[in-house]
Amino acid sequence: MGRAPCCDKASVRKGPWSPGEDATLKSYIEEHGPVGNWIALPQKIGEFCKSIHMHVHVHNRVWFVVCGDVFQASYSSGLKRCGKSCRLRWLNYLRPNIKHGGFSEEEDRIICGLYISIGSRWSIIAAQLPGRTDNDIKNYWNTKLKKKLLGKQRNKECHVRKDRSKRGLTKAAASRNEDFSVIWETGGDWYGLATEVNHMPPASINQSPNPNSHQTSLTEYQLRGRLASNSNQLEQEPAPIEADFLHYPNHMVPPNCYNPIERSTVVSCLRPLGLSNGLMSTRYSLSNEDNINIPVFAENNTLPQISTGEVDRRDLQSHLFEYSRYVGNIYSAHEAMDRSMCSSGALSHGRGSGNVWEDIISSTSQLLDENYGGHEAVSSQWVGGGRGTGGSSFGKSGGGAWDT
DNA sequence: AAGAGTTGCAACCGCCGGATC
DNA sequence: AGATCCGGCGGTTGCAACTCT
Repeated sequence: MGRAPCCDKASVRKGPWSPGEDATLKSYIEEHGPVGNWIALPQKIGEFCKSIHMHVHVHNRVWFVVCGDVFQASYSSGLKRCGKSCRLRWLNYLRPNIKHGGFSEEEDRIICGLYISIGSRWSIIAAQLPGRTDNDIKNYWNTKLKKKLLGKQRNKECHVRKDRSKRGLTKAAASRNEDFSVIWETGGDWYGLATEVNHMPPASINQSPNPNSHQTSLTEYQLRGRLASNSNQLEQEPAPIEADFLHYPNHMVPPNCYNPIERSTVVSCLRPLGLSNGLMSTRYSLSNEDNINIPVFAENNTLPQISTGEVDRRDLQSHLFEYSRYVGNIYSAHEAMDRSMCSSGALSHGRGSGNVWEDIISSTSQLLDENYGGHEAVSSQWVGGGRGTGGSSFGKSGGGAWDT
């Protein structure tokens, strides 16, 4: 049995939105606040339009005034649009503070970094870029950024193809994605690739972010952590990720951790909040294909906490990111994270319109302070520090509190 | 100048999963 | 428990604008 359509396709308008439709939708939402039910919205808008008193009669037609502009009142029986279409129009175009086009290099870097980490999870990527919509980022990636990356990668193709033929691999067998088969095979060089896109020497990535811009420092930190940790490997054979996790004795190790998605989806062992000695060493992958392990903290929905032992900041970051991804699968993007973080009871942060990462990081820093002391070293590195080539760890920087 | 090809982006489509009935 | 509703998401399409020949 097929799904009932969300609206009567025959009676709804399709195609580009007119200024009048935009004004109608915008004024309704501005007047009535967040939309509870998008499907019912067009009809409600009809009622709203009927109630507008600013009607003007010109040339035997009824017009109405919204925000100082005059539009033909052709929506007296409701906006003749599908509710989903209204939602999309609002989210992607009409809602306040939307930015279109003109992506900065910083944004490029963030998109590349996150794409590398999580793939085409556009809504999550968009959540890290205030004012950007998932649709915009998706379009930008598909039309520009991907080509930019591929262009940078072209020089490497010959080398990789030669190598591939040496090893007797067919293209189909070697590729998980036709476009990116070459990049896949460059292994850990994705990070270098993202760096190259911006003509940015690896050294500069380690500079301290602007302390006056929390948002910037945050996103810079996110990427710096990733980029910097790999940028020094550009000339090296990518190291197996197992090397990062040797100190966790009971984990499961995915069979192949060489490609970037696997690298980023394998996370460190963590224990549920509140268990002082409940070290449950485990590792898991959150990619759909792998499903190697279910995170131990998923059931009780608590914020994961650093386990004992040495925990590299990159591991923590990676973990938090994957957690967000995991929770995003259960609920939806950052609302879900919000819900799960708050439900732990250990975090009392107010959210407002804040950035998810901002919350996670500040909350985590706070948590670390409260539970482990050594907060100065930890939080200062966490918020602002670039990850040095030596792989400084919480364990080392945080003092004895981090040791088992 | 005009037709063909390319690009950019808004909008649509169908699927998924949680919520509700 | 199962059907249905609905929001959200990622992939794809259509088309206007632009560039090339």
